Amino acid sequence: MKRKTVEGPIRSKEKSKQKLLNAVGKLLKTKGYTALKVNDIAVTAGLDKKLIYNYFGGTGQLIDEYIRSHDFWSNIIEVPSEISDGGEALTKQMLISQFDYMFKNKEFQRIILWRLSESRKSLKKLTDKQEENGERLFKAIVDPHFGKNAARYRAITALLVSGLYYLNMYQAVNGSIFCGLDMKSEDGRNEVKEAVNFLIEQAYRNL
Amino acid sequence: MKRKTVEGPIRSKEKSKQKLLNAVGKLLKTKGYTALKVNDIAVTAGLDKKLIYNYFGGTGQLIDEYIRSHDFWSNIIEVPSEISDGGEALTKQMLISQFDYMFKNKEFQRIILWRLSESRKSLKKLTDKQEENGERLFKAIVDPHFGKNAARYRAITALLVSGLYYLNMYQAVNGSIFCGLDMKSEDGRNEVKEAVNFLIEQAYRNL
DNA sequence: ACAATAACTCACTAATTAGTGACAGATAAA
DNA sequence: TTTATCTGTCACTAATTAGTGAGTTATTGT
Repeated sequence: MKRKTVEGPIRSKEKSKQKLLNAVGKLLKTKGYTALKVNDIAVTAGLDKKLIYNYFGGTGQLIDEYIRSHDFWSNIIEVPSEISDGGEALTKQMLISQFDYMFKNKEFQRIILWRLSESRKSLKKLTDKQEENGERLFKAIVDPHFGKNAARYRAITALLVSGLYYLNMYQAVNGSIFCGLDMKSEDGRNEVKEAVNFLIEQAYRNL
Repeated sequence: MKRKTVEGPIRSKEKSKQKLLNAVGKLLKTKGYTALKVNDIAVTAGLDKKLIYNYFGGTGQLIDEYIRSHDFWSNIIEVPSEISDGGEALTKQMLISQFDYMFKNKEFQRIILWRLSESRKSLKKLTDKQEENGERLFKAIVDPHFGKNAARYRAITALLVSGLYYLNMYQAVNGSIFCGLDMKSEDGRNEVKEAVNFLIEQAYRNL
């Protein structure tokens, strides 16, 4: 392995801030939001906890900064240019790719769980942003297609998004079998994906 | 107000144990499972924490005892004798009544969230029991009706149960609007219920 | 090379939490 | 009434956690 030649100075405020932010991410991923304590964050970052107070003002602000600096949904949403089916294919694709993404991404699981567990401005903000993005899609593509049934379709989407979130959190702890399907297994998850496809299809056919 | 005449002795192991178990419930309901600390439980019960160690062995065992001694699902499931529609009406009714029940019952919300958050034998046991009950219904009523599509229908049910759980937890913290629907409001929740009815209906018609 | 300053560490205080030994008060049986 | 036992309290130790003042080391400009 080649050694880095340009490492810069050993001490750098910016790099240290980044190390602390990374430590938050690492702890969140491995132990969940309850493990975000000053001492542990500092140790994980390999720095003194004083820096957390100097640079961010405290654990709370560091954590908020961490949340703000990540766009947890950017990985998922991709907006195509031409839509001719009222968004049916897009919806299916988004739901299923999000289902897969979250399954592999522990950090994302933790964030979603965190948001259900703790009232916090920066998490609320996350929610608002997500809603905003969703609203844009609904308004532009789906609402026009469903007309007076738009709210009904939104409820269906809400149920599916929520259900997929829940199942991904569920499988990670206290057993992975739900309604007899193993949410850790390829088979079980495929069954869920097929169900999503079926339900969206039904909504577009028969709502 | 009339005074109780039969109060029994002031000191009673059984009553104290019950007080401690009740304190767990109260704290769980009001602050969530992270608030289940020895000191707080003791204060809430109006007793000394030593008793928790004497009577239960520790906080962990007290909490397990609390979980074991409650049947969180008994309120929901009611099995009718005659089924002629393959369980369609029953499923709808169960899903929606559970949705309403959980909305009003903070303790139940906390339990579900807890089960997603912490690995714990007694919570796992809860899960297993719930699965067992569900399995009985599936095997007896629903699987026969759907034949080779039984797994698909199970996945649909899983999605709906999960979705309803999630939405009820979601509305309690960090904002209640999901897909543009207010999950705290009568209107938003009705839309969800209608969506559930629609989706189950579609499953029974077209799966 | 040498100050001035920025980056960082350390050792401490204070608050919260779990756990326990010794004892006090209540109850029940003789 | 006395006494043995059960129920419960209190005051303590120890561990974990948040937060800070004083000092040390590295970096930068002159």
